Amino acid sequence: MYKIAAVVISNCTRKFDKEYHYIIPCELKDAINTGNRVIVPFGKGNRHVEGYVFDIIEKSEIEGLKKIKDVVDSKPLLSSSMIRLAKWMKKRYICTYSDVIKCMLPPGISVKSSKTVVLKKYEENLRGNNGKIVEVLNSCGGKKDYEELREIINSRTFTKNIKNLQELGVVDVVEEFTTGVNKKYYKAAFIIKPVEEIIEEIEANEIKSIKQIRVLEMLIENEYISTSDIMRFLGVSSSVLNALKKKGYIDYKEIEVKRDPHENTVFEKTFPLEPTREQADVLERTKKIMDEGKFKEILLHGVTGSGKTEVYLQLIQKCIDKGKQAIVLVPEISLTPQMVARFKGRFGNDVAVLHSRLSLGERYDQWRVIRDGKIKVVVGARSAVFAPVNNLGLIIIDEEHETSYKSEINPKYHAADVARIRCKIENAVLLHGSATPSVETYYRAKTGKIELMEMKKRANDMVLPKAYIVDMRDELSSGNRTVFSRKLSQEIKKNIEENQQTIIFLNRRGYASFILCRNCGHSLMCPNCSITLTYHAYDKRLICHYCGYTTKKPDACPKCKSTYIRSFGIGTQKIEEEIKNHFEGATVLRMDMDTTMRKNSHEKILKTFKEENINVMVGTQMVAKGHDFPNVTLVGVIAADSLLNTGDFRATEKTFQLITQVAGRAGRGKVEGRVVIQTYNTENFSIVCACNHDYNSFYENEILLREQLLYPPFTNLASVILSGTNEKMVIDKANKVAKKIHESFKGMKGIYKVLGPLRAPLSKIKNKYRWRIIIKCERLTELLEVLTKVTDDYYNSGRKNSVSLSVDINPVNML
DNA sequence: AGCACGCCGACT
DNA sequence: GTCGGCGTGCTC
Repeated sequence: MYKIAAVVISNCTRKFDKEYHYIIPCELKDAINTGNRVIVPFGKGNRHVEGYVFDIIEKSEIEGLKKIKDVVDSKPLLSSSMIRLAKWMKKRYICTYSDVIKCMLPPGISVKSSKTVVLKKYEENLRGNNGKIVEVLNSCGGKKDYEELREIINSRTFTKNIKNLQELGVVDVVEEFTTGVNKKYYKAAFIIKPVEEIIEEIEANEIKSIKQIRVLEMLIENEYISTSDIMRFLGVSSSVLNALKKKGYIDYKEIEVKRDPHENTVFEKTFPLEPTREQADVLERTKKIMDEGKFKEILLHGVTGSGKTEVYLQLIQKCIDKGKQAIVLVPEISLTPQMVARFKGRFGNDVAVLHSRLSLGERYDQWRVIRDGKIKVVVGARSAVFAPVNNLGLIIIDEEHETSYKSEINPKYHAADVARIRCKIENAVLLHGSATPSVETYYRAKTGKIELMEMKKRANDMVLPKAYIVDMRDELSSGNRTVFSRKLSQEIKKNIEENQQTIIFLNRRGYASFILCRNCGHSLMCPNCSITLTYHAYDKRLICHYCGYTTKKPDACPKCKSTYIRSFGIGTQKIEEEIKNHFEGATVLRMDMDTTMRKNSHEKILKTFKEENINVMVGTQMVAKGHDFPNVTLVGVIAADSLLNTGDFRATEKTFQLITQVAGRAGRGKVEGRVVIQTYNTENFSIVCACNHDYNSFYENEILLREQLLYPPFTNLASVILSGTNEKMVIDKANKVAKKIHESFKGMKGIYKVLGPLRAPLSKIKNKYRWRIIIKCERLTELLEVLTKVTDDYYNSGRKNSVSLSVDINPVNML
């Protein structure tokens, strides 16, 4: 008897996203297993599509099953645990199987079918389209690509005509499947015109397209860049590149993909350090848990500098000794060579590092090496949680509180949630690590769902830095109108004199520099999105950080024509300038989005700062993360409260975490560190607690507020966003969806609340109006049930939707 | 989505 | 007879 395969179809909309049964033909019996990729006939036209075998069953209730056409790969691409995880994710994140599978597999492996129409015998007296098709085929040598031919004929009856001609024996259709990955080359662009000439042309305004200018600028800085990287970084399409090629500025070249991005780097071998008492305690307890071989979740709460990484390294060693593999998740931003070196130094070639700058080919290679079991440790950002290790023993999530673990695109998963389920399925241990755990995670630890382990001392016995809060209102009333308080100014001066280093941290979010007319108060907004444009001084341009719209800074206010128009708010550049003015002869480095755009520049800045003993480094968020500079003894926080009034219920938590983390950069060497925190909210408990290094008080305070206001972890939140170009229709749909949500909640037992629809905080992005409905719901199962019902209903009603619906369950960013 | 089917009016 | 427009229904 034939066996039946349950197949999930790639790239399908949620309307028919489910398992379909297919007969496994005799000749493919041995080649097809669960997790294999197959080609199946699908739909009325039996067009060939790619699918994944999710299950193999004995018989099916469904009649008229079709046969699997072919199998694509020799080995399954998905393990049975990954299939279980995929099923869970589809339910939990209300997304399609395709969305999930895309996370699990390297990009670019999907099969592409190309069909060619071949003329078998020339027939003259055919009328209409049939005749046209034969003529075209005849005129180009009896062969033509199916899609190209369709375009030439441009008729709705094209498929019918081809079928007709096939029956008459006039033409044949040959189908070929290719997967585009194995290529070890990638297409790179490079400049062929003298750079000086190009610069001249740009300055003389001879190149009109800003996109083309951006591409050229990027290529002037870097010799070769892969075309896909250019398109991704600058958000331009290939047509921009092609236009430049046509005009003779650039050309393409096939460049070989380097197999191992660290092939030429030699990593100094490191050996396990003697653990401190606290580390030893954590290690012993965790190792005992690992020996049980069952799922268990641990939170390692260790203050900054307590040596969490060393604990990770030794636990991974334990995992390897047991013959299992480990996955380490780190925030994208801390995937620095420093970090890589620590893992490579300890585990050598047993480590695979997955980071966002790998090319498609490199990604595919890494994926295969991991799947084939040649790797013991995988280090990577969020998506590494899907690394195809076969014998998982341990997942570590470093800096657990980081928001980058939450995906903002479909599936909108949180790596910690996925890791938890994956560990459950594969009987592995999950370890969260942070100096400032998220309130949700700490709550789970407090209520016994996670085992809590603490490290309260710094590994080198140094005390935590001494922190001062400076009230900026006092500064202002005493006539100090500069960016720096007297205290901070004095401390910086002292540090420069004593040849010690300083980090100045500026929270840019909420303080981005925008252009404001001092005469009429008009601020320059993006024409496509409802946000102010950010001013970039280095090229005197205004940029929208959402859609990439850029424009030259105008000389006069577009509203009142006043020329008294200038940038407002403090930027890192401004602070850099101020330091240079204030402290003569001081060396300053700046690290922010602008200066770290280029490949490796992030590392270069850090290296320069450390090795050249630069006096001051000014930076945004990215200076707060896990770097270790022994000579930094002073940290200044410019506007500690800038995050507080952003309208996000997590604002206090974010403020606390950020200040604690940035303060943790001070005093990691032999000299005690100092932290100066400038704020207008000296009483805010998140600032006070961060200043006192008092996580517990912060938590107790915050958890009470969360409970009173019904926020996570006491409830589940969902944000439902309707967006479209026609605001009336968006509002109309939003009201309908809200109504449906209310209806669906009827009969549910838990507490719930539906807010809105209201105009979303970012009410317009890329010319699409956005309206939002917020749901608070005590029980996750009920929330999911309602949202599944609502989305299914939404996609099943009506043919075309000019308004799109997006659901985010427990979003981390409420803006 | 992508295709088929059905119905209708238009053109040749 | 054939084409194109439009609506509807289904995908193992």
